Amino acid sequence: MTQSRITIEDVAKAAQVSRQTVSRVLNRSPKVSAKARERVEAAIADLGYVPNMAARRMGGARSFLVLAVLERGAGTAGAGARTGRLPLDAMLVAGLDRCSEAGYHLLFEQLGTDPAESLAQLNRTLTALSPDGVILTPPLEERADLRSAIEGRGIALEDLGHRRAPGEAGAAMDDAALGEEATRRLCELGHRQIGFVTGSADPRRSEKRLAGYHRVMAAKGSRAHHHFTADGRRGFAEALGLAKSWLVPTIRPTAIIAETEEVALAVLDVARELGVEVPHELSLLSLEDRASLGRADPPISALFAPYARAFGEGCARLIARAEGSETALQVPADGDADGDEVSPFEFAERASLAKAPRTL
Amino acid sequence: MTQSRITIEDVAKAAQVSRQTVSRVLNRSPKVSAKARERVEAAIADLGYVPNMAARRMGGARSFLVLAVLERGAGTAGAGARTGRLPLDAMLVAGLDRCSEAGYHLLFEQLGTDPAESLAQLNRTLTALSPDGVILTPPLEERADLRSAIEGRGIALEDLGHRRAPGEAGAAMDDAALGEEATRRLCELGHRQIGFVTGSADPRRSEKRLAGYHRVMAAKGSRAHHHFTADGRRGFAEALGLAKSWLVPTIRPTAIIAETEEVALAVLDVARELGVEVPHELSLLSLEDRASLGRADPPISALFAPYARAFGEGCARLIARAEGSETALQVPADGDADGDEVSPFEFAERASLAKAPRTL
DNA sequence: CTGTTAGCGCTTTCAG
DNA sequence: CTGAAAGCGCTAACAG
Repeated sequence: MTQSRITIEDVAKAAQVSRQTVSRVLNRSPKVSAKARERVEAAIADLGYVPNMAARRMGGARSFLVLAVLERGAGTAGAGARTGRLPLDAMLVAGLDRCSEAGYHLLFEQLGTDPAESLAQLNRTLTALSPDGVILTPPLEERADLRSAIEGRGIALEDLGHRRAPGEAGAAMDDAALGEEATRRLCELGHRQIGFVTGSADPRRSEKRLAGYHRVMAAKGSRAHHHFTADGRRGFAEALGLAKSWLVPTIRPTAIIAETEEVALAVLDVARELGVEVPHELSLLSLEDRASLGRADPPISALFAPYARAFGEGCARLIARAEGSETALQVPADGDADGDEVSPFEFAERASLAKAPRTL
Repeated sequence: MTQSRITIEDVAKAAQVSRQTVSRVLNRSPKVSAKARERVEAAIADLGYVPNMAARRMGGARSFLVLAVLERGAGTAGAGARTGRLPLDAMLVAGLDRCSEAGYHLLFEQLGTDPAESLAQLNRTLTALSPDGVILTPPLEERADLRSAIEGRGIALEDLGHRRAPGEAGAAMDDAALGEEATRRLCELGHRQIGFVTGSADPRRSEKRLAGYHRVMAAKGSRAHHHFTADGRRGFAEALGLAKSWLVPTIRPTAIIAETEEVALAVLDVARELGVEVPHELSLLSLEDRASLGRADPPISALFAPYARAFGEGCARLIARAEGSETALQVPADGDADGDEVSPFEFAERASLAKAPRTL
C-alpha cells in the first residue's frame, strides 16, 4: 500500500482535473468548487497520495518546516551532567505534537557559542532549509544579530516568551521576574530571612534571577540578601558549605530559594543533616522542576518557567503565522490585558513551603 | 552578508564552469580537476553560497535527512512524569552532533500506539520526506511491519543496537542481557540474596530484564528470585512496601536491583528509614542512569543501556551508508569478534555497591 | 575531466 | 472557479 511514486499528476488524472486544482485542494484554497474538491479528495484517499515536501517548497512556497535553534550545551549533555538546562526532552515532545498535528516538521539545530561563527551557521541553515519559522531558545533570544538575520529574510520568529510588546522580554522567560516572584511568594508566607543559592549552568540567568531576588528583598526592607546568597555555579561544595553555615546561628534564613533541582536537593540534605526541619523551620523553593523533586522527603515545591509549554506554543504560533490564519492564536484573549497580573510561571506545589516560624 | 538568493548558477558563472562542475565539487566527486575545484571553492566562499536542501533532493538524489522515529510517550512527557523512558534530550544532542557535522539534518517523528495507524503514519512521513535513513527507537525496532516499510523503499534503517546478525537483538539494547549482567555483577560481589524491583513505564522491557535476572539467579542456584521481586510498574507504593518487608527479616536481600532511578531512590529511602546501611548491609544497583543518582547519599551506581551514544552512532552509520563510504564505520574493529565479551552496557560506578556481608 | 540536456513534484503566475 | 505555462535549484544521464 501507499506506493511511493504517486504524484500530484496521478491524482489530477484520477480526479479528472488539472494538477492546479489538486494543488489548490491541498493548500485549502477556497477557490475550488465543492464537486471538484470532493473528487480530488476521493482520489487522494484512493491513491494514498502524499505530497512531497521538498517539491512543495521548490515551487517557492512554504517549506512546512519549523527550525528550533539551540545554543550548544543548552540541553543536558548526558546523564550525570550538570542541571540547570533546558528540558529538551519535554520541549521536543511538545513541539512535535504541535507541529505534526498541523503537518509541519520540526528541526533542531545547535549553534556554537562564538557569536560570529554562530551567526554564520544560522545563516547557512536558514538558506539551506528556508524554514517557515524559527524559534530561538534561551539564551539565544537575546541575540539581536540572530533575530535580524531571521527577520531580515522575512522568516517568522518566535522565542519562548510571549512578548507583550515587541522588544520586551517574554514574560514567561523573564529570569528577573522569576527571581522576584519566588521571593515575593516567600515573603507572603511571612519570611524575611530568605537565602538564595544559585546553580544554573548559565551565569547570565543566575545573575538576573538574583537581581530579582535582591530587588524584592530590598523593597521589603530586609537585609538578608546581603548575607544569605551563595554561588553554586562556581563551587557546588563551597556554596553548600556556606548554606550550611547559615543554618547554624540563631539568626538564619527561614526560607531558601534554590536555583536548580540539584541545589534544592543538596540544601534539603544539609537541612536534614543539621536537624533543621523542612518545611517548619525552613521553607525550600526550587526554581527548576524535575521529577526527583517530587520524590524528595519532603517533596520540594518549584516555581519555574514553563519551557516545554512555551516551546510548543511558539511552534504553534509560527505555524499559525505561516498559514496566514491571523485569527488563530491571536492572543487567547485570556483577559491578559494588563490588569490581573497572572503569573506567567508554573508552580508545582509540594510540601516544602510553610509560613515563617514565629521566632523571627 | 550571505544573501539568500545565490544559486549554483551564480557560482558556476563566477567560477566560469558549468553548474555540473559546481555540483560535482559540492558532492565531492573525484572527477574534477584541481584547478576547477579551486575556482569553484573560491567562488563558493566568495559568494557565501549554500546549497538548497529541497532542490538538492528534488534532483532525485539524497535528502540529507535522517528520520528518528519515536513511539508517542517514549520520552519524558514533562517534569514530574514517570521515568523509565528514553533520554530524549541526550539522544537529541548526540544525534544532532553526528548529523550536523556531516551536513545532515535530524528530524523526529512520533508514532501513535495503534499498529495499523502508526504504520500508515510512517508511510506518510516516508513519502513526504524521503529521508536517507531512518532510526527506529525502542520499542519500535521490534515492529517488523515498520522495518519492512522502510527497507521496502530502499531506505537505510538502524536502531539503537549494534546487531551482530540481521534479526538478532541489538546487544546494547538487549534488556534480558541487561538484567543478566546486573545480576551477574552482584553475584560476583558475593551476593546471593538479590532482589529486583521493576518500575519501567514499558512492561515488556521490565519483563525481559526480569527474565535475565531470573536466569542468572537460577544458574547460581539461588532461590532468592522467588521471594524478592516486586512490581513497581503497577503500584509504586505497594512495591516499596514489599521491598520494605524484605529488609526486616533476618534472611533478606543483600543487594537490590532497581529498574529505574525513581525506584532506586525510593529503595534507598526505605533502607535509610529502616537503618539498613547502604552499601555495607545492602548493595543497590540502578538500571537507569540519571543525574540525581549521583547526588543521592550514598551515590547510587547504575548499569544501563547507552541510549544516547547508540543513537548518535546509529545516525552516523546511516549517514555513512548514505554517503556510500563503506569504509567509514565498518565496526570500529574493536576486537569485537566474539571473544572478550566486552559489556555493551555502560556502568556508572558510584558508592552503592559492596561485597556481600559475611553473615550470609 | 567537462558541458549539455532533461527532468524531480510542486507551485506560482497568468490567462481563460 | 479552472487550466496552461513556466520555472524553483539541483543532479542524473548522457554526450563531448
